[in-house]
Amino acid sequence: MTDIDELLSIRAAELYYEEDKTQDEIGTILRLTRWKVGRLLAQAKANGFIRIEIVHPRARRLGIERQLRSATGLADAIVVSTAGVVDELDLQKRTAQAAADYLSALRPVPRTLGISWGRTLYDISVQLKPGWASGVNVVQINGGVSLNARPGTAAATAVSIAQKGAGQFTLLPSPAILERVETKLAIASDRSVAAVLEMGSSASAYLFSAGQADAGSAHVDSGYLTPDQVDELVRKGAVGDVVGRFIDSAGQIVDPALDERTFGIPLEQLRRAKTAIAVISGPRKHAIARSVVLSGLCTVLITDEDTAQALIKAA
Amino acid sequence: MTDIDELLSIRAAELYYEEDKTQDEIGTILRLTRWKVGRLLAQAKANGFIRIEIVHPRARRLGIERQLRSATGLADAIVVSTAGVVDELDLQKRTAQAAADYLSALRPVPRTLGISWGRTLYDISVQLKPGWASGVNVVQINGGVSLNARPGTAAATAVSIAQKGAGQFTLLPSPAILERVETKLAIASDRSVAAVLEMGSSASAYLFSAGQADAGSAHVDSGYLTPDQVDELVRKGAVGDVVGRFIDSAGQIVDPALDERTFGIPLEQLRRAKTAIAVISGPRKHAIARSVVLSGLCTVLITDEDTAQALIKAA
DNA sequence: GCCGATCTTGCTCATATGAGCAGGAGCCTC
DNA sequence: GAGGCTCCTGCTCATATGAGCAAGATCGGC
Repeated sequence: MTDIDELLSIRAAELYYEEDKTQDEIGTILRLTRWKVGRLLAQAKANGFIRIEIVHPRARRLGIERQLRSATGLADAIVVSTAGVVDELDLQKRTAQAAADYLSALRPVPRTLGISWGRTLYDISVQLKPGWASGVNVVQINGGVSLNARPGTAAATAVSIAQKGAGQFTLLPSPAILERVETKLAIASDRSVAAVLEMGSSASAYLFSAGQADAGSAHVDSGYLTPDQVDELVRKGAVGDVVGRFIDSAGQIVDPALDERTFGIPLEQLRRAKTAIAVISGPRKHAIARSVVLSGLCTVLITDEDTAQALIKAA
Repeated sequence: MTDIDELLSIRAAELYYEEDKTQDEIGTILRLTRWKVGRLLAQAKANGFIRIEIVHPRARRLGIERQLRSATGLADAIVVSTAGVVDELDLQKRTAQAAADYLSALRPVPRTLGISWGRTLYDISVQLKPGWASGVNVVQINGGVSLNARPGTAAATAVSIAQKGAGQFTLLPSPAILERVETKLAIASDRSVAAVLEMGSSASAYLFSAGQADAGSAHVDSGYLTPDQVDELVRKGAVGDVVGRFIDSAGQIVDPALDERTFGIPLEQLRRAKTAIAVISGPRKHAIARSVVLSGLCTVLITDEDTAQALIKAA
């Protein structure tokens, strides 16, 4: 395109998009035929001079979702827009909202839903609308008795999701990480506990988040790990944790000994699942999101625009 | 609008603007009539959820130009978009380009054009295309022999504008500020110099910029004033200078003694002029831009989006 | 619970826009 | 400088969209 045409296409775009003039009126103003104006506008679009953004907390990026699906082979991808996001809290809320929306619209409605716990899952439970399902069994899939902060958050999340879905909940009565393997095996061998794990392993869908491996990890807040222990995991290649289990960028368990003491369903259950919904957003979670998606831990990813872009680039 | 309608309008907007679907297709997807879809899209626009931006160095903001004209009573206003601006240099270039465009399109073509000098004017002279006018007399309206940096810039500017406009140039052979009033009067009384000032005073149009009053002022670079002297002017209320003369926020000369020693046409000439084009952009020039416009020093302002917004708010 | 007021819906019709095509201008090749 | 090629222009026609309107739904007041 010639330089003068480029300038004309900008003038035309201003009149068309800012001033709401018709192509015919623009033709009169710029002394062009209306067909020429139409072509100039088409060129302006094709050259990327026209940027259209939907600014709303519920806005999604369908184009990026499509790219993400085809780049990663995910069954589904939900990408929330970052346009107009003010802080990370806002972004978390948007993502949780999108997850709640997705869960509400999920068909078939899962009979048994396995969930992890944490900040993200709690937010989702808050955003869910009463009546989102009619009779859903919610079961925790990893140990979740918090040691320090916000006791009962894990339980409250499961309870809320179940109640709003007019269903039952089943808690996993165990800490996330035990100090000794023997303790873990002892708890796991308990009939009632084993039944919960069994139910978790046969869930028809999973909903979980993931944590990044750094000093801000929920495991540190909850008192299961010290910052030093997390640093050590990072040195071994950990990028984050999924249902309590720390993995490297290839999706492999980084510390088998620690993993043995971690209570919950094994990651293989997620990889085998027909519907495993991961909800991961925020700039600090790019690495763990990448690992989760590329190692096949989820079939559906709900995330933000920036994380999605990083993922597409990586895949 | 109800909450559910708001969400639907966002979904519709995504499909319409991102996926290029027709309203009819969207109707099928969302199980709505195409008329409902049309209304939802109209609501999304009305609520400001749809943001359309023209991303191009030559893009202008016609809506803001209109607001600026009606808020200030300017005869004309040119506002360049800041969308996609990377640094202040980029912004300066865009503004200079807009000024060159404006000058080229100015009707009637000025027979005599009075110009100031400086970074902005120089940029404009570079952006002007050969043949922008056919025979224009360019005359300097303020003293412009630079003492330190870039000697000859002021002259080069006038020469370039005149040559590209197939016309003559007339330089004002004097420093911007004289050390003694007597010297200034002596120079001014010289027949040939007086003729230049006379020509400057009767120009059919003026094109000038303005400088902010701070240590980065062109007067400091050029060696006419020390940073201390500028600080002193600021204490007296100076917000910047126009054709070398420092004014306060009301457009009044802040230091009459200094002004007596400043060489060039008086500001009253600009205020009386039928066409006085001020080119002022950048975040540091909001105050001086405000003073120039509100005190009637220009009839036309060429500026950037942010400065324009600040001006509209102030007026 | 009835009635009027107001808001929403689905339509008809007018207008705006995009696809596709024939003719023509400009340009390169020989 | 002729011929053929490509690209551009202005058109016709099909489609998409917006304005305006009448019927229906909803709501509050009594």
